[in-house]
Amino acid sequence: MDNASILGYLNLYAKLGELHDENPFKIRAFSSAAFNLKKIKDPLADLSAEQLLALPGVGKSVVQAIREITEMGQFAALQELVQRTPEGVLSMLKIKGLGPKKAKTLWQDYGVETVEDLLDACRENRLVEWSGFGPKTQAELIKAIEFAMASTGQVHLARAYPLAQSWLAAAQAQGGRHSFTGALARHCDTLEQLDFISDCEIEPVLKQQGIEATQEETVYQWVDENGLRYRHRLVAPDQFERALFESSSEGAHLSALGYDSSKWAGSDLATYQQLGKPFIPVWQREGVGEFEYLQGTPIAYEHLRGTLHNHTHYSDGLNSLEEMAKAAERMGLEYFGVCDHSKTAAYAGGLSVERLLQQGQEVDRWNSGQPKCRIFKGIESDILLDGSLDYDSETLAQLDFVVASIHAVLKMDLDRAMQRLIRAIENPYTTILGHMTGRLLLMRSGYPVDHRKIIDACADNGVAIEINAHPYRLDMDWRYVDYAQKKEVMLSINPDAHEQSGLKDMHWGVLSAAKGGLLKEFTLNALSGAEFEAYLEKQKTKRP
DNA sequence: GCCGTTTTCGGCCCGACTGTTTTCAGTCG
Repeated sequence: MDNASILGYLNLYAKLGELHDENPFKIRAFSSAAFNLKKIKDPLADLSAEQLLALPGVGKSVVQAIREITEMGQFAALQELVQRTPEGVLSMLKIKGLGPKKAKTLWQDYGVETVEDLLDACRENRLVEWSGFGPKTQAELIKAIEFAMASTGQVHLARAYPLAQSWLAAAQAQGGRHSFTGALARHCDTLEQLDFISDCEIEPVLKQQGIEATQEETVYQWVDENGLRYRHRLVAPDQFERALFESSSEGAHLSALGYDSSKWAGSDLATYQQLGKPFIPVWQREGVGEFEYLQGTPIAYEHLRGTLHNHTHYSDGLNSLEEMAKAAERMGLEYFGVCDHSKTAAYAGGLSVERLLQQGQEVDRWNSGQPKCRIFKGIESDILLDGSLDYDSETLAQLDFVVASIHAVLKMDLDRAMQRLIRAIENPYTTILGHMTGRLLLMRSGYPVDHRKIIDACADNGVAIEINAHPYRLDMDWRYVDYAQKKEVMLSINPDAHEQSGLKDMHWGVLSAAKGGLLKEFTLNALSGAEFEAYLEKQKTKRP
C-alpha cells in the first residue's frame, strides 16, 4: 500500500475521532503523525517498527495502526468508528467546507444522515435556521454538493490511462485492430467511461482476463474493480476506420467539418482533404474552433528541454534539491527550476528569506560543478490577498524567475479574483502565472476567472502562463491555449513536482496542451538552456 | 497519543479567514 493511502486512514481516524468525541489530544496525535509522515519518501509499509518509532510524531499506537493498515488494509480502532458512523455522514465529511464539527451537529442535532438530506435542507432554506449555520454556508454547501454530485463516477485521465492501455494491449495480443475511442481517444482530462473499438471478437480476451461483461448487440460493457466503466464496441473490419473516426470525434467537430456518413473518403486524412479542411489530430476533435488553431510545430514530450516549478524538501517536497536535479538530469533535461513555497505558505514549510538564500547557495554550488542539468533559482510565491507577492523586491531580485500562484483564500467572486491576479501579473518580478484557477479536477472548481482578460494582461506584461501538468490540475485549461499563443503569450508545461517521480507528470501536461493546439514555438520549457537564459535576461529588463 | 524534559507526568496548540456570532468556532491550505 502506498504512503498516501496509509496517511488517508490516519487522517480519517482523526476526523472520525472528532465526530465521536474522542480525546482531542489523541486526535491531534494521529493527524500530526499523518502530517509529519507526508515528508517520508520511503514506503512506510517496508519500514520496521523501530524505524517507524524513530520518526517524528510516531509512537507505539501509530506504529500499530500503520502495521494493521499495511497488513490487513484497515485498523481495528478505525473500523470501530466507521461502524458507528452512518455511511451518509462519512460522505458528508468529504464535502468542501464541512468538517467533523459541523457534520456532527448536522447528524446528531438535526438528524441529517445523508448528503441528499443535507442538499434538501439547504434548498428548502432550512439550514439557515440551525445554530452555527447561516445563509453563506448554505449557499456554499449547495455549490459544493452539486459539484461533487456532477463529479461522481468520473475519473482523471491519468488514473484511467494506464488501465486502458493494459486492456488495449491484452486485446491487441490476440490480433485484429483495436483502439481507444471517445473521450479517451481525445485525451479529455476527466472521463465518465473508457471507450474502445475493435474489428474482431473480444470474447476470448474477456474470458482470459476473467471479466464479466454484459453484451448488447455489438457492445460489451463492464465495471472493473476500481469502479471504472468500460464500453467496448465491435465493428466489421471494413467499417473500422470510419467507425473509429465517427466515435472518437465530438459531434460539434463533425458539424464544423461538414461531415456526415456519406462523406467518408476511406481514411480520415482523405476525408479532411475531400472536405477541404486541414487535418485535425484525434485529440483535438472537440468542435471548439480547432480548424482555426495557429499552425506550426505541435508540441510533443520530446521537445521539452527543461522543467520549471518543482519543490524540494526545503518546503513540502519529498526529495532534496540534488536528488530532484539528478532526476531531471537522468530525464535528459538541460535545466531544472526550483520553486519551493514562499514564506506565507506556512502549512507547506514555505521558505523564510534566510532559507531561500541558503537554497541559493546550494544552487550555486551545484551549478559551479558544470552539471549537465543547470538549476535556475525560482520561488513559487504566494499571491497575497491584495495581489502583492510574498517577498520584498530586494529578495525577489536575487532570483532567476518567479512563479506566482494563489494558494489561500480561494473563495472569491470574479472581481476580487481578477484584481488579485492582475496585480500579481503586473508585478515586474512575476515570470510565470501559476495554476490560474486553483481548480482540482473532480474535487474543487477553483475561483472564477475571465481567462481572456488574464491572458491579455499576461501579454501586456510579458508574463508566461503555466500549464500545471499535475493530472488533478491541468490548469490553465487547454481551451484557452490557442487564444494565449495567438496573443504571443508563452506557456510553460510545469510538473509542480513534489518528488522525483512527479517530474514525469509533464506527460499529462503535454497531452492537455497538445489538445488545445499548443505549438513548440510558444512552449517556454521547450527553449534550450541558453535560450531560456536569454529569455530570463530579457525579462529582467522590466524590473526596476 | 506523543514528547521531552521542568526528566515518566503534564503540556501539547499553525494562522488566517470566514461566517456566525455578539466575542469566537470551524475549516483549510
